[in-house]
Amino acid sequence: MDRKFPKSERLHSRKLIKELFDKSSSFFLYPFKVIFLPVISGETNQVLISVSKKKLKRAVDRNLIKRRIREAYRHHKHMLLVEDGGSIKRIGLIYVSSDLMEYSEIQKKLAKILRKLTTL
RNA sequence: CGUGCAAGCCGACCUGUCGCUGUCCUACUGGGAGAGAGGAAAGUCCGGGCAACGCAGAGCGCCAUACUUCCUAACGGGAAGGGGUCAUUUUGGAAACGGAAUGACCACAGAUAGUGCCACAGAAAAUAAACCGCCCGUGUCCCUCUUGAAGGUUCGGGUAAGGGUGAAAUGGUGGGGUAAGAGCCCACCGUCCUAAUGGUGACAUUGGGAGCAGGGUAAACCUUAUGGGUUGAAAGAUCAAAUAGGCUCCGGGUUAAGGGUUGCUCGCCCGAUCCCAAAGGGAAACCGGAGUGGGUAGAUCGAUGGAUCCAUCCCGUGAGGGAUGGGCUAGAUAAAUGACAGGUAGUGCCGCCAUAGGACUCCGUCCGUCAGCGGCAAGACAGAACCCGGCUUAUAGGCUUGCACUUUUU
RNA sequence: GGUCCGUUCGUCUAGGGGUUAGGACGUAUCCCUUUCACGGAUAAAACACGGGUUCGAUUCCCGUACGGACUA
Repeated sequence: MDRKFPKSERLHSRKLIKELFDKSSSFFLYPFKVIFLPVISGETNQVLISVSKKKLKRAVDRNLIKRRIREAYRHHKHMLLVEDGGSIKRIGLIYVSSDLMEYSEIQKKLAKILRKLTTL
């Protein structure tokens, strides 16, 4: 199973990020706000992870949460694989809680989110 | 051995699986090797490097600093020293006050350049000033045979000793002196001026002189001296796609585009620049192609080898400087250095076992400890963002050294 | 990353060396009313924290904590 998470699967272009925030749809699934945008052109799913400075003041905590989210996505991204010609998506995962969540919980929530995304 | 204080140092380690960011090798989109957060990376409080822009010279303004000497690339940082304040001990003295030792602290230039402010209380708060008091004189009252003493009181004056107020009241203590008092005079202390000596200097010591100038506040304005051009790496430099548009060249090209009327269509109306005398041609507009400059997305550099680290020696009281040898190991950019599992060591608590010892109601019970085993818990503060030198703040636990104290044993 | 500002009753704010720290809304009690509302009276309630300067600090200075704005 492919568990790599190279740069091409991360959303890093300033322009595409702006487009994502301007045009996307969104839903909440605590502790995440999920925004996504189906696109026609593109090679693979791209994901953006954001943890607000307003919610978590210390850089250490923000880094920790981002690492846990990244790890969870890396282990579950196969659920999003396009098999029947579904659309490629750009996804933004925005952490809105002020608490530090354990990895196991984040893992469960993220699996739910990915399942929901495949049905959309 | 324990506790406390001070200084310095460390900031648990190992393995496996799956990953992330650079580097190198091999290879062709795979594989391998090796590297990958801190003492504060933090706060952004100072200083410097670096970069762009600006810049004749001088003044004003603004900001910062403020005992001295030194260190340093520089600093508001540091070192050494000076002075002061406070506390303790001791000592001299009648006292005021002074000397010595130890410790702590000090943003420590100027209040005699000027301006402002000093609530309440108090007579008065800064050119001095008389509320009570003290003293003198004068008038008057009382008493008295009279003069007139003592006392009360009005007015005028002297007096800063005493009282009282206050954070602060115009040198202090003692003596002389006086109507009462007062540096009015004297001794000592303090202050100011001045000279000599010592010290690079802050300053110190000693001598001489002056009865004594004078409140606090500059973290109030200010004065003096010194320093500061402005903006920050998202600075700045290089390369540069697509699309649109600019310029140049080549080719085509004189066709009408457009506007009004109308719900819409047809129709109708308006409407065509310049040059050559004209037919016509040329230029411009327009269309197509090629080239080119700027420059957006993006990429690269800036950007990680440096006022560098370690060891030894030399110079210096010290901060630090020099020489020699050796080492180098994050470089990301919507931003890497992780997730999960297991183990080891140390710490704390609990239990078990064993035991030096102590207490008692001495077959026994309790306290307590070196070592061992098992279980549980915690593992701090905190994440590079161009780079350095400092400062400040946060920090579980551990180690080393020094000092002080307590207990036990000898 | 860089620059600048703020913190005062429960809330919004005034005050910039000496105040009983003022006002509005809210809260509590009393009066008015048959009752409620309105109105009236009274009361409680605050200078973010730690140092320093000063006789005296909410105010001035330094540090810390927290909050906010601008810049791209």
